[in-house]
Amino acid sequence: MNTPTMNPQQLKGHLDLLLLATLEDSPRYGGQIIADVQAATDGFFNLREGTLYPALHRLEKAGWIAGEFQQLPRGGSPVKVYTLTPTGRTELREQREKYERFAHAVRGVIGGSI
Amino acid sequence: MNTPTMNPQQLKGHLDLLLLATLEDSPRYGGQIIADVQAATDGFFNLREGTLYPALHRLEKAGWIAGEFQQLPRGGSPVKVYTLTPTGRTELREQREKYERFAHAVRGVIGGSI
DNA sequence: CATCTTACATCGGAAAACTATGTCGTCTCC
DNA sequence: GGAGACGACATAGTTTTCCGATGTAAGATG
Repeated sequence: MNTPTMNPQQLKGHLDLLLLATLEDSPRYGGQIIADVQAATDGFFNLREGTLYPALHRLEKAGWIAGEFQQLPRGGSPVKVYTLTPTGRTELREQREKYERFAHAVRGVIGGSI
Repeated sequence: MNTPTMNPQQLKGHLDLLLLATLEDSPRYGGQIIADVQAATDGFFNLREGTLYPALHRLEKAGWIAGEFQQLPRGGSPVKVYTLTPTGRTELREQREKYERFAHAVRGVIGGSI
């Protein structure tokens, strides 16, 4: 499997958007988020725990997501399930637009015409 | 003029690509690069001198661009004109592809289906 | 000659992601 | 039931890199 990984710097400034978008449809806990992002990007974004958890704390502190420990049906230790808050949903919309402007601006420089 | 500016973090990891692409067609010096990037992005990317010059030095050290002081026809102090090297042209191609993969990966997460 | 402008340069700070490591509960296996 | 393995969460320290502030020098301007 040829899965070129990203430049760590490429992720900067876009991680929050990725996390909010991942939580858009349903609540998730850490391991699920890592797996989902990896699956949705064909392995391009390979989040590390040291990247994910501080980011989740940042988003929670901002009030965009809410974490709650839950016992999973399959047993095991309780996991911290994060849910997108209404504020987070608004933020997701804004960050999507901000990313669109970013992508459009990059196109303006590297794409020539597109 | 409503020119929403980018999150500083959004630039990280993409600056080199922008600079290489700006120099693709013709050599440029600092002030021109700032103006060109600003124009090509409708003011979205507003490079600062403290951002640009260290970046140019980084690219020059990598052998992707070559700087040479030149006297402009219109007079004034000599300016340092940077030219894309053959190696830099190869690097530009690679960084373009890398950006495409990045953009595609982001779409995979935030675009849902697109 | 004094001042202003322009271009180049650099230092210190801040933000954020990564590496490495640690802790705590469960579960498994003997 | 005890020992180790494992999974999930957590965090300290390092690195990268962009930005704000500031400095220097050459020429233009009056």
